[in-house]
Amino acid sequence: MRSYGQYCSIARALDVVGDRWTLLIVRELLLRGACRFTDLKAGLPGIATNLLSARLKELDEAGLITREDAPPPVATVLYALTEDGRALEPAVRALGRWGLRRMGEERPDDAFRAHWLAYAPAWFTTAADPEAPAAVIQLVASGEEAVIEIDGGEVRTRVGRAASPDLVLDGPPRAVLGLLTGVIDLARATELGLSGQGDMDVLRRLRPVEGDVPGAPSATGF
Amino acid sequence: MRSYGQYCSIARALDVVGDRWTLLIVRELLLRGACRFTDLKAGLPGIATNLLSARLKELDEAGLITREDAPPPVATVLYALTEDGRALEPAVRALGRWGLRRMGEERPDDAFRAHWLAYAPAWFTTAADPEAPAAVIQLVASGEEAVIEIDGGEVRTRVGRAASPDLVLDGPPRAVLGLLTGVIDLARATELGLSGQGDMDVLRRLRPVEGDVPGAPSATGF
DNA sequence: CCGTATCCGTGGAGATACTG
DNA sequence: CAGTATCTCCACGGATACGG
Repeated sequence: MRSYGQYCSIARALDVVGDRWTLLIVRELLLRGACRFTDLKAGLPGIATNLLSARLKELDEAGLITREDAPPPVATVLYALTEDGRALEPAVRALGRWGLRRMGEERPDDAFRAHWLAYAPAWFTTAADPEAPAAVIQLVASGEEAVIEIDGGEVRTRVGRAASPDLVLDGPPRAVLGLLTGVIDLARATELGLSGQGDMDVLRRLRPVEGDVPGAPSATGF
Repeated sequence: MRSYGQYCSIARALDVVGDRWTLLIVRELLLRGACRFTDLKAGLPGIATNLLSARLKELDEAGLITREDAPPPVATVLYALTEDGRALEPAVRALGRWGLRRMGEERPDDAFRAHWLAYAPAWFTTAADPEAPAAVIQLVASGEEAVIEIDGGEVRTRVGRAASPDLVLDGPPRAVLGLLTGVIDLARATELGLSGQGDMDVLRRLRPVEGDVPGAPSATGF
């Protein structure tokens, strides 16, 4: 990317990560940890291989990622964020929090991945009642599965299935994520096709983070 | 900008503000408040007028800014952020905080503006001792002037000159900003050409924000 | 003076085919 | 599986000319 030529930390940040796809590659590496070219490609539907290749080279040169040969059994290159790269997390998070207000807009052809279902509650909610017993929520949306584990004051998430969740939420991504992030209420989520099985009260254990997340459903189409 | 086509709040945010120049335009509007086309152009050295025009149109359509006719004496269009646009501040801030680690890299031809000198201490420092009396620091860097007013727990800044500052810092932008944001120490700042007149102790009233700002000077060239 | 519109050269983006 | 090579095309940057 051509430099902005401005002595301003925002411009300098964008000199490095302002290119198309770059921050989404960082997102993938933040969510997945060290992974292969093919994993990245799978998590970045729509990217061309030459572009992914070029961006990884740029990120490497900028010192944001490392390319290391995996140990023998794997025998491939693994990409991972450096400390400098991981330090982008607050910026990526803040962008994602702002982006929540655009999640109501319906675009049925959008790609969707299980780990995106997972990171949203991890990044944009907190545990409401640290004293309460641990709880597990199974999420299913567009066939993608993720698990929320609320334990003490912590909200952890992962891709996949839980053995015996307290609650199973199933529905279109808009309904599941909108409800979890507090952008819509249960009634609206149900209208959008959400179905819940189990103890719906555990939902109260998740509190959407404050900040720029709109408390009231704005006119975004939810 | 072409949509990423991903149902992910980060991707959706970048669908709106991921274009080249867009976040820098938001930066200008955050720092200046409502302003004219020409003011924006002045704060965005390097942008072509057609691009600025195009971006403003896109931002308007996306609902991030308003274009309102200024009252008679001015008789021009004023651009201002909507609530949705202002909500980007945390994201812009987080990017700027990350970008601090690239401010050590010397690039003498970079443009520099007084309001960039002003926002850095406002966004990236806090008052260390809320109980202490008010203090005023005059900044001068590359001919650009800004004022820091520390009052109670608050750090306010503005462009321009102060009547009787407790301290005047003068030097190249790298030295002044590096010192204020805590990326370099006084000795290094002096090496880089910083000169201070007045009570250097008021510098202790400013504490760099924690987070991803590198506490220790990393190998970035400072 | 403020802002928009047009033209053109260059480079980055996207799609796809292909190779170690 | 992990990229590289190639091709087309649009977006960007820069200059300039134009309308209010």
